[in-house]
Amino acid sequence: MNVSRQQNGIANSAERGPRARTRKLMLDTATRLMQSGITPSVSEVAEAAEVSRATAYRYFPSQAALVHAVVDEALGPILDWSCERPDARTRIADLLATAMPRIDEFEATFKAALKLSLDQWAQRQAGTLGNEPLFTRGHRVDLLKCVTAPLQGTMTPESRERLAQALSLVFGVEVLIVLKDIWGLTAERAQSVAEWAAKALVDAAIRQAEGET
Amino acid sequence: MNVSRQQNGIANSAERGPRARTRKLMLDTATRLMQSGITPSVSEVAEAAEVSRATAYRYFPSQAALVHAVVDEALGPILDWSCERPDARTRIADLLATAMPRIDEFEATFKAALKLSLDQWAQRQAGTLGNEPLFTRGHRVDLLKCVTAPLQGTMTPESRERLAQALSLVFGVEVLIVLKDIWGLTAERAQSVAEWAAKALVDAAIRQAEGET
DNA sequence: ACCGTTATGATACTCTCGTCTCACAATTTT
DNA sequence: AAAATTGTGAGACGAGAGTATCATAACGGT
Repeated sequence: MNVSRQQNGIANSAERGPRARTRKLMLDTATRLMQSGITPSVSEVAEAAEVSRATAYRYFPSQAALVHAVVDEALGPILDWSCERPDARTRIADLLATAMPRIDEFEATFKAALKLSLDQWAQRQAGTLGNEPLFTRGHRVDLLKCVTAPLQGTMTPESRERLAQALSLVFGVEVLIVLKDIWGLTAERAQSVAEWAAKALVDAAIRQAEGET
Repeated sequence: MNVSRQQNGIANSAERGPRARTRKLMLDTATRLMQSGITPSVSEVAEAAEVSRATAYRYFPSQAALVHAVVDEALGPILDWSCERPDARTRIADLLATAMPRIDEFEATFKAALKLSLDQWAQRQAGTLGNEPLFTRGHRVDLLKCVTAPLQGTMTPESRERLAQALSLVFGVEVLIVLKDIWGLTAERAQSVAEWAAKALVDAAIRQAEGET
């Protein structure tokens, strides 16, 4: 066994060589298909990317792996968001302004991801599928903890955490699902509602803390 | 063709006869399986209910139809909720107190329903599946419009609608998904956070309206 | 009791997903 | 150039969902 660079099936995407090339081809194809609205199966990506089914399955053993990879790409700008505004109000506004358009742009991808996490939850309930990590890695938690960080000292840690939890309800794909699909709003209106709600929640937490002192 | 009472495969559940009996048996079995956590396929329900696969498919042509029917049962107490409290604050609190425990009780069912609606959305995006009604019939909209009804006159209709839309973000399965699965909260804590957020939103809308007069 | 309707069960079939095996092509190593 | 390694394609295979057909059991009216 030599020290070649392809030991694990799905290697780091930063690598070179034919494997990385094919993987990127498939990933780009999958991303394109997803942004066009459909949630492609592995076979569909294989056909669109003009590789054989067998090859496609070598890189992405399931639709879940495929969606997972596309989500990681779509998540990029959101994870890079700089949590540097001075106060919580502007931080949450800035976060929503950054994240929501991106989520809307990749709506199909994020919805597919949510669907997968529901699948995994159901399978776990059923007893199948041990306690592997759930699909949803809580990026939301970290982002919102940073958003509420400036409030440290102005309220109890419990109140701050509750605020972060409440804010997580108005920040994510779910918002788009509810406001666009049920209410029939546009993406812009949905974002505006989310921003209003977020501001209301932050204000309420601050006001409540001031009243208690 | 005579005028007998079983023209459509899934007849009104209030009817009598062998069809209604088998249907109820399957529905109860499906509900039981779902509350135990799993989202059964039609075949699984058939086996559990001790009817043949063919018979099962006669009543519920797909897993979607099955989940749909179970959701309708699970929704019962929520749709029966009496919107009769005097003001918006108590109405939303009352609604959450009624609905959230029920949603938590049938968590697997509602998650399965959400999964189905995501499926249908994806299929519609893909061009397949014409514009049939989406799975999510907006019960939320009607309930929350009634919740905000007492505010009529105290603010602009736009503000009231925005409040209803914002409230819809803190009322539904999504709340449980985010707070239980991502934050690791208990159902009780989740409900408490939802109630806090709902109160904050209503207060913000009212306060804002008062400030504008 | 008879006959037609209706619900059911058994079975075979199609389709798709995902797995597996084997043969071939491309590339690298010696 | 020959040989070994590695990526790819083609096709077989099994599992599961959903459909369709046919035979039989239960029910209902005359």
